[in-house]
Formats: sequence, structure tokens, C-alpha cells
Amino acid sequence: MARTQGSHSDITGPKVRDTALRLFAQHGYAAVSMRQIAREVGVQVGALYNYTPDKQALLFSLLKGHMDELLSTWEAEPRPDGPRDRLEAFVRFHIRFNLDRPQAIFISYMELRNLAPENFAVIEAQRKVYEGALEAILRDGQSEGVFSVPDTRLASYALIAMLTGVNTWYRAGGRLSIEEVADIYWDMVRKSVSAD
Amino acid sequence: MARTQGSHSDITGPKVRDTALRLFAQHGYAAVSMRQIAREVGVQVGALYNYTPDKQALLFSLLKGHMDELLSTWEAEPRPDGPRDRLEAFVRFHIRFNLDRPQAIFISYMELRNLAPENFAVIEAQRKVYEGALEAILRDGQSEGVFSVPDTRLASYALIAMLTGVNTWYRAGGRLSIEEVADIYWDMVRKSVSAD
DNA sequence: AGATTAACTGAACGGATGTTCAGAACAAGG
DNA sequence: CCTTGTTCTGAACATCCGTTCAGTTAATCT
Repeated sequence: MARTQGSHSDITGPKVRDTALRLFAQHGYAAVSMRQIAREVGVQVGALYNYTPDKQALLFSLLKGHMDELLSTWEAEPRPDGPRDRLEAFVRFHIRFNLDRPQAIFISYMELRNLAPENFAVIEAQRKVYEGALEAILRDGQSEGVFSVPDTRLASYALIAMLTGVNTWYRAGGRLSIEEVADIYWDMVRKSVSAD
Repeated sequence: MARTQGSHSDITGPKVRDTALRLFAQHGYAAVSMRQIAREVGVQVGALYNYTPDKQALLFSLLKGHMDELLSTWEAEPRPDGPRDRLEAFVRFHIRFNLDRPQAIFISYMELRNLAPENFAVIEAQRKVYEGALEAILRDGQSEGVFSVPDTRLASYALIAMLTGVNTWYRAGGRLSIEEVADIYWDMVRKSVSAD
């Protein structure tokens, strides 16, 4: 039998993506087989190829979709005046965005090396744009004299790593809410760049 | 032919570990085959099983060896008086240690999920010991009034993530020496906990 | 009602996987 | 010099891999 009742592409399609995202985040791209994805979706393995040309494209599509959403959401955020408030906005945005999609964040840091070179280049370029936004804030603050950062490039790396690290330990329903976490991180970031 | 001249276990053994470490770091545990390791070592695949009971044990052995070295090296470090100097020692030690073994650091953060549960528990416990050392410093500094950190647990996570992040961008021979990098990071860490 | 099309099954393809093992080649010890 | 033990080869094992495709089913269109 094929095409059981109510199973259409607009149901199976997202299900394939969701399942792949979850399994890739849990076990890693290389450790997850197409058959495993199919089993959890509830179809035979061949059916997956209605939704992706191959396994590599599935990974790339997930990462690309995530980066597109990250960039467009960030650009739609209110952009306060002055480096200090812009930095705070970045910190709070980053933490909120990350904690809302832990799996996507996880694979977009862990599975980069499993991208084909041309796919890697695309994602890497998008990441540079995003991290560049942080560095621009730091540079502005430094030149306006409201921050004191000896090396803005390096500081942006350090802060990104610190902020992205929340995903390794934060669990929803824990002792701290997302807002409380953001408050604490912002406190540390603010002091680390010597802002008021 | 077998046993060609000069190939003994005290040469092949370390070569297997070095090769496995390099390949795991480069492509990921699941993406590297035993045959690939054997090829780069220069033996047939069966010969690897003189040095490890199986692939999983090889990964665990690499991670365990790394964590053992991390803990014993840290415990052998001079232990300055007072939280401020102890924190500085920790920061400089961590950066130095990490940048000296980028591959081992990489796999011990990336390949944890590929460990069998009982192996994972061992490594996780060791990691907790190490991170606990940082938190103890923060707690002491907080209670002595030389630091101002609202949440020492969370701050230790944040700082560890920030410090470990150096491995993602630092390349030997770049524009900054390890000492310069450590100076800059220490400056940020110091300020983030409000130490003089 | 009949034709068309989208969605899926079931099976197959060649090749790669981790692991085992009998036997060969060599070095060392008596 | 002959035995013993170590180290390795070469081949095999069963199983899994990503991917393809002819055929089947069910929804949609005319």
C-alpha cells in the first residue's frame, strides 16, 4: 500500500526536516542514517527522496534555513541608539534566539565540517555577517570611548563563544528563566567591555 | 609479507593514537572508518585491533587520556594566594593548555555524544571536577568580596565557554602570540567579575 | 467515470562498515 | 639453529550505507 489516508507532502515534508534536525543534533550527521530518519518519520527510506535530493542537501537546507532566519530576525529587531544599548540588544537577542532553537544552534556549530566545501562557504559567509554585526558594535563603542576593548575582533569571538555556550547547560524549566539568564550574561558582558 | 623491518608495537601504537586523534578531530568519530585510520598508519585494518579492542574504546582512550592529563597538569600548577590571582592562573593555564592541544580539546567537546553511556559518565565526571575548580575560585572571590558575580555556577559556565572558544579561531603563527591572547582574555575575564 | 498526478512502497544496487581469524613473517631467547 | 611469541597480512563475515526505480495506491481534475 502507498499513500495512506491524510499523508501528504505538506505533512511529511516538515516532519522529515524536524526529524532530521532532531536526530542530527542528538547523534551527529554522520551517525544518523536515512533509514533511521525514515523510520521515525514513519515512511520507507525511498520516500525521503521526494523531499531532498540527497542527505547532504538535507543538512545544508537545515543550516541554511537556520542562518536565514537568524539574519532576518536580527535585522528586524529594533536597533537602539548608541553602542551600549545596541550591545545589550545583541546580547539579549542572541540568548533568546539560541534558547528558543537549541537543536538548530547545536548542529550549526557542530556539523559545519560535514558540509560539502561549497555549502560550507555559504554558511560561513552568513555567520561572518552575523558576527560582524557584533564586532561593529564593539568598534563603534571603542571609538566613541564608551567601551574599552583592546582588540574588537578578538572580543567579538570571546563574547560570541560565551553567549552561545548557554546552550550547553540551559534546560527549559530549570531554576532560571531565559530573562534571568540574559540579565546575568548581560551583566558580565557589560563589565567585560567596561561599559558604564 | 608481515612484520616489515622496524615496525614494532611501540611505534605503531602511538601512531594509531595520533592518527585517530587527527582524523577524529578533522572529520568526526562517526565519519572516520577503521580502514581509513589503518591506511594512514600504514597497516592493514586488522592490525589496529592489536592496539584497541574496538573503535569505541579508541575514542574513549583518547578522551580519557586527555582529561587525565588536563587534571593532573592543573593540579601540578602553582596555586597562588587569593581568588584574584588564582582566577588569573586558571585563565592563563586554560588558554595555554587548550592552544597546545587543539585537536584533543576539539574532540573532547565534539565527540562526547559518541561515547557509550558508561564511558560518557566517566569523562563527564572529570570535566565536572575541572569546571568545579573554576567555580570554587569564583565562590571564594564572591564571599571574600573581591569579585561581584551574581551566580557563580552560571558565571563558571560562561567563562569556560568563552575561554574554550579560543580554539575555534586561534591559529599558530597568527598575528597574536599565545601570551598576548591570554592577556586580552584575562583582561575581559577580570572585568566581567568586577575584580580590581 | 475515467484519466492524471502526487506520494509512497518494496526491493534492489554496489559498495563501505566494524570485527574476526588463520596463517605468514620476523625478532628475540635458549 | 630452532623454538617461541609478537606483529602483521589477507581474506572473509554479516550488516549497514546512500541512492534508484518500477509499480501501487489514493487524491484530484476533467
